[in-house]
Amino acid sequence: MQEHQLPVPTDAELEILQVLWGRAAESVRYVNETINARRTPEQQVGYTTTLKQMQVMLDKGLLSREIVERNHLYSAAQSREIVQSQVVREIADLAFEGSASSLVLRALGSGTTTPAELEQIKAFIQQMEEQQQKEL
Amino acid sequence: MQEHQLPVPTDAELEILQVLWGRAAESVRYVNETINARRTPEQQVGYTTTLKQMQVMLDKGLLSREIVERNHLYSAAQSREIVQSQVVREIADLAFEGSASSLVLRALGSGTTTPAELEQIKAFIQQMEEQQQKEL
DNA sequence: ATACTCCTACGATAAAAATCGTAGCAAAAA
DNA sequence: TTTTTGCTACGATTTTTATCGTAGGAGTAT
Repeated sequence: MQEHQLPVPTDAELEILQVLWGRAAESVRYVNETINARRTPEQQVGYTTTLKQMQVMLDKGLLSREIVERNHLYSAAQSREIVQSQVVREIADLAFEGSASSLVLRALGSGTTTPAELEQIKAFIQQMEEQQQKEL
Repeated sequence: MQEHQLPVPTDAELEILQVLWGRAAESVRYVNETINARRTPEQQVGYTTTLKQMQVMLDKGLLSREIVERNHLYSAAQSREIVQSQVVREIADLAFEGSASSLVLRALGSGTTTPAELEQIKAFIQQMEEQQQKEL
């Protein structure tokens, strides 16, 4: 039972969160198998590893748990949006001198962004600018 | 003496790289003091800590070293661009299901991007699209 | 020459993160 | 009822990352 300031998830924790985001509460078994399905045979991870990880995350407040007929079902306690924002800010600080916009430029420049995605991003910016207009 | 595939730098390593990028070769002393200047009094770090870190980085191939009149001067062996791209790809995988574009959207949405930066990003996208046009 | 300062080398330790092994409990199968 | 199966709890270990302490060398000052 922690009451810390919610920590930014570690790498292994993010892997678990990605499985849970957007789903209903899931069992440890499900998360473990999903993760292993995405991994090469050499880096498969044991059930108890995932279990322990998720228990720690529960304690940190990153997951929540409900018990249904003796089975434990976990779900993400923090929304994808919030956590992703934290992660972005963290690496902006760590590798981009705190500048989210230079992070964006790098992501665009070196990425494999399709024309459709570029359109989507442009539309989003458009929308932001209109919003900023209103806020004056 | 490593011959690994260049690893993505750790957090502490990125902190050091940020000091060195864009500068001529610098001493350990300089890097250490620059880092501490950016830190609170409680989290100051000793000289030998930074030294050791940089020696490890040299071994990993992240830094290069030249010896000038008995003094060791280090510089970043990998360009800012390359490393930043690696970092972006890593966290895209870790927190955005591999999608750089959804990372971008999140960075824009939750960030403190100024109107000027938005313009800059738009211009960059414009440029990319023109480029893609030519490549057909 | 002796002491003092500034540097590097490098093993050791600490702290954080990730992984696993074992024990133990309850339901289901034999 | 005994065995098997599938689950959780939790300490322990391993691995990775970060930090530091000490030794020692070369210049510089006293």
